[in-house]
Amino acid sequence: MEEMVAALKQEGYKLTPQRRAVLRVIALSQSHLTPAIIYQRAHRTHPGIGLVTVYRTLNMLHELGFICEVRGEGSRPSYLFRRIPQHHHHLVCSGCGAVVNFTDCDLDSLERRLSEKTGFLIQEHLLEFHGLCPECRKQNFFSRGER
Amino acid sequence: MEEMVAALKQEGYKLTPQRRAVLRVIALSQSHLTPAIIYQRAHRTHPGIGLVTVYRTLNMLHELGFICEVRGEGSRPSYLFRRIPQHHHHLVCSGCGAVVNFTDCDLDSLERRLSEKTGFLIQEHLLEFHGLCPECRKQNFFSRGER
DNA sequence: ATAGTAGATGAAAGTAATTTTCATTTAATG
DNA sequence: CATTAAATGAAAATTACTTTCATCTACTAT
Repeated sequence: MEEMVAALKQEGYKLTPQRRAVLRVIALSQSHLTPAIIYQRAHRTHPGIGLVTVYRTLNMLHELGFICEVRGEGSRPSYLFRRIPQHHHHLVCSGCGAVVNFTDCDLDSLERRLSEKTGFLIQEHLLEFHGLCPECRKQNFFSRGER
Repeated sequence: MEEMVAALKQEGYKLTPQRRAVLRVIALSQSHLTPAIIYQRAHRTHPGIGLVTVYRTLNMLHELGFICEVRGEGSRPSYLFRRIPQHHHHLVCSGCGAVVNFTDCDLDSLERRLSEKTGFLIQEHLLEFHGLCPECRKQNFFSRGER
């Protein structure tokens, strides 16, 4: 949270109560969040905040590198607070939306092999695992973790 | 194409000229296609086809497992004709949209390691590489391959 | 403190992609 | 052919997000 506030000021952005509200929601959550849910929650502490502002704040945070997108099968992207500032990937629970980060993707050799075979200049990769977290495995399937 | 027609009949779907038109477009293309482009092309051989029907046909084909989605960074999903009926992944050119399939993802050990560490029951994974194909590497960047 | 100002806000309108509704048509079977 | 369940397309609805613009406010320099 503090870190985000600092970077925000650093970059010349103003620290408005609305932004503070969005930052708080994001910093407090463990799982990934859609813009709509962030709006819903920010609205509780700061009624009168507009959905537009949430979108604008998310774009700003995305540019600053504090949050990143997670995309599930078929779903629209949702945002996640980035705890690790390095290259990493996500393990996403389809039940409650919990996200676990991991860094060891070890795709270099595959990347090199593909690059040689196809002549592609590979610039980035997207790797995501989907499944059920321990909690959701017990509670027979869907039981929205947070709400 | 024949294969798709057969499966379609098998499942009790009717073979309408509109569906035939969409099938043809998909079967003829090497690269991934958006619903809008599929509509555009199908429209050429079958003017009067509605965009709605394209969407409905794509959903049907998706359910039948003949096409799958490709999602790029931030973009909406586009559909791709599935040539390989096995588990596979995509290498996508950000220049022209060309897609190369590959099957050897070799993520089992990583998957097992993650599963042990987190207790997740991992059900699926999403792996995509993005870069520039040989063509687009030469032609300095963007130059829409197909149109 | 306070005034000035660039930057931020929110309401409302705009966009874009996809889905739903529903009256009409048609492919497949008998 | 006749029947009929399924498919179609036009139009409206929905969803998610962006843009516009008049108003407001957090910061800075006084």
